[in-house]
Amino acid sequence: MGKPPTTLRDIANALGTSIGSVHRALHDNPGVSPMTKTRVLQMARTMGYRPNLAARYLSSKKTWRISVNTLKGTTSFWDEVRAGIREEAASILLENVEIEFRTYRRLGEGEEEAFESAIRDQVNGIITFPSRPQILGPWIRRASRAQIPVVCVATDAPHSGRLGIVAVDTLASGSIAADLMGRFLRGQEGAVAITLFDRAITEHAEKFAAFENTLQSFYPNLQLLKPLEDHGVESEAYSKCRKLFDKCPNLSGVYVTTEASIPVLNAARDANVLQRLTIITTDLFPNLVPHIRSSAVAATIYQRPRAQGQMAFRMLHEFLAEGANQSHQVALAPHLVMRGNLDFFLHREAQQSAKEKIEQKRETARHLAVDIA
Amino acid sequence: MGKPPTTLRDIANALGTSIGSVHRALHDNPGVSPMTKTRVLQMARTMGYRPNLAARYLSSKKTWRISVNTLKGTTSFWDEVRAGIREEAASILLENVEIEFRTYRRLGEGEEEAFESAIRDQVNGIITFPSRPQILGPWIRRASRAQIPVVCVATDAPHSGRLGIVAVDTLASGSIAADLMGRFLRGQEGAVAITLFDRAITEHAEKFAAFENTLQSFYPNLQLLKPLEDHGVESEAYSKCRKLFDKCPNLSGVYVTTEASIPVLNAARDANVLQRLTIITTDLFPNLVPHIRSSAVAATIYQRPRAQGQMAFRMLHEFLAEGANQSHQVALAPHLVMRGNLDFFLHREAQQSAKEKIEQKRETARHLAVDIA
DNA sequence: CCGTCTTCCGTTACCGTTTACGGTTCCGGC
DNA sequence: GCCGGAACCGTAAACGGTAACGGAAGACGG
Repeated sequence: MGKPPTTLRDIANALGTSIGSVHRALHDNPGVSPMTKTRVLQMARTMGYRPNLAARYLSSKKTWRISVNTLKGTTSFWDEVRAGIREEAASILLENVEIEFRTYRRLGEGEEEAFESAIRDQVNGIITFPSRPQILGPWIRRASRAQIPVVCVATDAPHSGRLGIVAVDTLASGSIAADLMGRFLRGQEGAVAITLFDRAITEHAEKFAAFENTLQSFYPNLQLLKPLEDHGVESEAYSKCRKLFDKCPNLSGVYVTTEASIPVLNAARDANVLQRLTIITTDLFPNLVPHIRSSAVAATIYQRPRAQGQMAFRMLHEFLAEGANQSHQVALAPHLVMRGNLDFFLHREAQQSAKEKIEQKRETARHLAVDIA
Repeated sequence: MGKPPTTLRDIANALGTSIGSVHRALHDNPGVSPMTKTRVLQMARTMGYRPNLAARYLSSKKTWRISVNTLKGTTSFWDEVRAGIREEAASILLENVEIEFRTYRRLGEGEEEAFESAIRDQVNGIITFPSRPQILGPWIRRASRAQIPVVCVATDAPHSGRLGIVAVDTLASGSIAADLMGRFLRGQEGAVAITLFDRAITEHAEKFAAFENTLQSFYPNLQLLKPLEDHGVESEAYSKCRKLFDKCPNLSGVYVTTEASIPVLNAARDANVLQRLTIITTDLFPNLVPHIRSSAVAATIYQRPRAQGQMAFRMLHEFLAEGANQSHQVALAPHLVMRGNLDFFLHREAQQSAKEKIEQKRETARHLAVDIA
């Protein structure tokens, strides 16, 4: 069918030179004259040379090390992200990737150290969660200058030179939430509140904008209040919500875009408005489950951490293997979890973590865990 | 860190025999005594031998051929499935898989011929859509006996000896539809209808059961009518719905589990009940888009054909490469598309098909298309 | 007793790339 | 004119597995 692929020898023969020179030229190693180098590059292009990765790996036995810098598993989100990365790494046929997990306990505690240690250890790639882009941005740039590609998960770090970004699409999240809210509150007048981490974070601003747009254009009878910012602090989320619930009697819906949905629910309970409110939350974690089951939470927008981890790994790996040219911006569609399909998600998660356990036994110890103090 | 992996030579040395014998034993090729064979197998197990796939591929240059037997792209569903398969095949590092697309124009026209030709051509694996399990079941069994693994997409063929199945989870689909329906119709009394292909198909029966269960347990004020079966015939869908809409004045919702949502919408329009009804459909195709935008369709359950194709290919490939042991039942979570996030999905699809075009140019012609007359 | 056949086994060439090493030139410096 | 060294280039040995070849040992018939 297709003609056999071009090899180094083919190029060498066509040029009347040797495999060694061709190899040196293609990898711009020293020891080849500019003249032959251009000839080789030219010929490689015209003959459509593509390296045989099997042979390359067999010969060099070089493995890529990639560092995964994430929050220690306080919430299940990052555990799932890491599981996705592990899973995807295990499915690589050439077993030429080792993963170094660098975890830190809290935001701002060790993120920079993790980055520094990864760069110092000369890893070949980094997957990270740039919680505060302004802090991590310079580190990402530093890595990029050291030829270390960086993939961001969940949050983008714009203008940092990062290789790519994997996240749930903000537009899809925000507008599906608004659409659901509008439908759930069909015909009702009333006010709707939204909580977010910080408007300064791009993702959150975008989610808010999408929510606002969809709500305004499709459900003009609902009035969107000014967003509440919790800055990741639970007590802040609680107190601000509590105040809002007490003083806003016509409030009928809340969209919680952050992980801090429990304090919001507590505030609603304490303010005695839990029945009245239609609450849409974000993510899925054990503490949230009873609230979904009791239908205090009408729906939650699941950000698919596992899929995010998988995609991030794939992106990085494809870049390392092929050089480039993939679309370096993956926007996942969020999943919608409600009372009805909750069991499906819980069951699947349980199943997957069970599978993980089995795999690990069989696994050659390809993983390294570093806990940044 | 980890000790270097065991090679054939290691086993041979440990046993005082030769690489050749070890190789013959591990592949139960002729020319090795039962005695040494068991010794090799034993030793390979204790030493934890795992073949180096790079070396194997480099040496043998053997490629796997897999046949994809699907409906010709009358609807965009199967086009997307095939695109997912192509995409996933392209991301394999070892380029050792060729895909043969065997398409047939209509259900029942050429499905068996496609199977027969695939088996005759000795492909190494088959991905198929067993529309009518009772017809294709025997063919799948025949393939399995010929050591050809078969992966089913979208519909299962139980007790057929198929290797695995990839589909959207029926429980998740049915119950999210019911949950949405209940919430959308909050507080209203009324009847809800459901249309399906045929109750004899497992998936459809399950979807119906899930829908029924969720509706009954959470929204007892809604009364579920007997399901309408359309058997994939558009006119049947139209006439049955039309009759229902005319004679059932308290009908307030319809869940269309098949692709035949257009005739249902037409019937609703002609019966002048479009405004009154809350309609939830299945899948996403161009003709449905305006109805979502006009909010005649409240939501649609998107079955993620592309992801199904990807997973099916991965399952088959992993089996061929590793031997076995993956979970051979993939149940995907469906996506929910509403007016708000519709653009996200349309945009993504456009983007992906554009990417496909670019890829194809670069691609070595690894694909073969066979059109079954 | 020799030739032939069968069964088992060891050896070797090869896949395409990397890497180390040895061998040419060619130039400047003494 | 010779030597040291740089700059360039060819060669060959790996990497681990596959597949083909040839040899040794035994069985058997003529």
